[in-house]
Amino acid sequence: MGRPPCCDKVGVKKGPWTPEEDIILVSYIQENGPGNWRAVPTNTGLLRCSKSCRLRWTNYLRPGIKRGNFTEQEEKMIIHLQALLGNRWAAIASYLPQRTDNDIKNYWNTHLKKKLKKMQGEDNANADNINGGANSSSSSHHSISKGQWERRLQTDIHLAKQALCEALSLDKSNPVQPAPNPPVQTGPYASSAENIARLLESWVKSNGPTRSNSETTTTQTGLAGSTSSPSEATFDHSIFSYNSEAFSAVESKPVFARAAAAPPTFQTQTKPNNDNIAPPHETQMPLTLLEKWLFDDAANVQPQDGIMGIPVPLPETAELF
DNA sequence: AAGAAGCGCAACCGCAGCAAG
DNA sequence: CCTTGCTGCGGTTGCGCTTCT
Repeated sequence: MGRPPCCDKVGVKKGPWTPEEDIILVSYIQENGPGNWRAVPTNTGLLRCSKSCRLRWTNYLRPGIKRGNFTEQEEKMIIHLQALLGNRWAAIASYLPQRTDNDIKNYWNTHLKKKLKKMQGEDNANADNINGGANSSSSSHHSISKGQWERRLQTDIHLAKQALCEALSLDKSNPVQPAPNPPVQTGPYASSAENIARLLESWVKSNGPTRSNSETTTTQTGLAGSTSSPSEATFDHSIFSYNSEAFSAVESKPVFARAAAAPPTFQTQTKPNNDNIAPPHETQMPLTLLEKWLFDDAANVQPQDGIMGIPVPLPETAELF
């Protein structure tokens, strides 16, 4: 007999979160910080189980989340990290700032899997071309010699390092979103404010005179919309202008407004020990072994090497095995 | 224009790891 | 050292939206 579920199923709401619930949760976490999820439903009055609250926070409401529009860079990193780490999405997410494990997992399952399958199909046609896909390194190594597989793996590793390196150097050299489709934001909190602004915007719309959708669909579409939109360009305005209406409706306190005006508070409130979704550059987490050698090796990488055109494995990768 | 099929994403479920008692 | 409970993770599902016929 397994353990009972984390919450009794009676009286627990399921399904999409409403903006009202989101606001309550955000307000609560603003005051108390993330963690102690067990207490969240009781303290907030939310009819959700603790798991659901945590999931909603980490995958949607948490500061610093970027949604949709994966850049080519991120795509490559995911592919290579997946080749290295397997389906350890949380680990992969820790190398992709602003992305959640769920997002990466979804993107992998919906886009990259197919892409790699296609690439693998082309690969098979072209004999044993090396191209660093997860499938190519995991499923095909039965049919190739150990030496070939080793070289392939090393190439994968090198590619992953390079991708990471490039992504990180981009981050450092250009902290204000160098991505091709840069969302309008200025830092980790900004995207959270953006999320919340969107949330409030859609919520106000859905509750206002021009209401056009049901609550649940508003939550899904209004919040999930991640492509650049006019509301993003003016989100600074939105987040503040919608505050008063939002608060009056849910009896929220100024703490939420304070959050919007004081970006760093979220960072400092974050529990340092168990929020491993936060990217390495945001928290002062110790470097993992992998991270360490990724960074160590980064110094030796020739910048002009193309991502997809690495012919020779680096000698130092051999030390890893 | 309407229906069907496919796609993408948010959320749920169950298991595993870990820490506290 | 064992038990219990909480949190985190990965797999999976359900539903809304978009595209195709």
